[in-house]
Amino acid sequence: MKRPSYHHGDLANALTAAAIQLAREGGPDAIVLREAARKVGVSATAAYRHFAGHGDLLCAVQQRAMDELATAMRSALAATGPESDPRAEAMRRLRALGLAYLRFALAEPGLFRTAFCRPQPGKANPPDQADIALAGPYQMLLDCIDRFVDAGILAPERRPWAEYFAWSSVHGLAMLLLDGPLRLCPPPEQDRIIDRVLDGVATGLTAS
Amino acid sequence: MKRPSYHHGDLANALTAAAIQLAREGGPDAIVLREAARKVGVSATAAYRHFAGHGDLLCAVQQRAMDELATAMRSALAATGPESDPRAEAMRRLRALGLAYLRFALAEPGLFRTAFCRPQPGKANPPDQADIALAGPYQMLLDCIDRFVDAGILAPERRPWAEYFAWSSVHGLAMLLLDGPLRLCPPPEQDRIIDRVLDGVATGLTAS
DNA sequence: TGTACATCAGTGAACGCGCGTTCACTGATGTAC
DNA sequence: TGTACATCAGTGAACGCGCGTTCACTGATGTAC
Repeated sequence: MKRPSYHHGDLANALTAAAIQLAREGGPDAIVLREAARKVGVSATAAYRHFAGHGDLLCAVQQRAMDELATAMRSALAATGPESDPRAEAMRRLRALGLAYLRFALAEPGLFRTAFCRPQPGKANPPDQADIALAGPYQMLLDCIDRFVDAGILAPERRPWAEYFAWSSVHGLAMLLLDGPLRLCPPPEQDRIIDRVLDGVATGLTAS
Repeated sequence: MKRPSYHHGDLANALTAAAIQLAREGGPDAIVLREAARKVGVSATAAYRHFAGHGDLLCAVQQRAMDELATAMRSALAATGPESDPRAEAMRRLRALGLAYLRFALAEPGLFRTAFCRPQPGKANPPDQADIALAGPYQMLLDCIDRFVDAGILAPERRPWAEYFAWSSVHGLAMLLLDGPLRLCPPPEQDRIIDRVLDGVATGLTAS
């Protein structure tokens, strides 16, 4: 595992990629600066040329994990054709987004946990006040909920905060499936629970 | 901080209490066997007379944290009188339970996170397959949902898994409020979001 | 086209920390006779 | 009522681990003249 030249050329990205792999396999606690450097074949000190410290590296991984989630959601939207009826289309999108969110959590638990962990206080150097990194996923949900209003199946007066209802339900289910008691359910049963929760969200959103 | 006698008399409980305090202040990662022993004024080794190891202590704390949550929920149920109309009573209970759950999460974030964390793999000695420790809170939710069926505002065919819909929504909101982007909201806004989510749950549960 | 030199991107050793756990031990307790 | 002795519940020192971070350093790069 030797580099051809003394200088790496793209250490920042290489370290981030290594750290993502760590997160993928072991969640946020597995993101260890020294281990990432080891995987890249570089001294631990070298990392400090590109990151302020452990916390900075963690933030980079969080950002990338969130990006992966956004990508999964985006491609789920595109996977099935749009419905002609705007009401059906809004519904289709809500379900696709929720399902993609949950499938991502189940397929990439380490990344999912990393995306939503908060930086542990004792350790790190947060580089600066990270904006809500999940702009991607959140924006997609917002757009989706807006379609419900446009389609006339969500009253404008019930619009405020409605996205948090949908988000909470799906996010909570992801947590219960990953770390909660539902992790012990056999997958077929998990699927039915997922269906039931997504139904509940759709119903709760559109009913008066 | 000296004990009167050589033998402590109630070390197991004392250690658990100390560990709970640690969890209260710093969440699951703050549960450190040596620190708990230090707080009690006892050598770290002494803990091994009463716990198989760190993981065992953590489980004990989880159990107690879950008990505290159950207690908070129970007293919330009792705080307001029952409604005479069974439909209103079911609704009242659902809202009381959800609100108590969320208030507990906000008031005791460390304990809440501890209750729902899974034991970290690298460290510990899980004593034996812990059943779903949250029997208390879960059972209360089940009873509550059953009332919706009994009151005729939840169709029996929509009963299956309905509890997971309610639970997911509330649990997810708790997570978003504690560790997610909603932690940055000012409390009044948080309150309105809580209201909105609880409304969504009630609506999603009872609408056809 | 060369060359001096500032700058950049690495290295390796070390520090300090605190953890969970094990070991051989000792002081207290209580029970059988 | 006394006493030997097994048992229980503590102690203190140590092991091994691996982390994040800092320090003084050196090898490579590229730019001004």
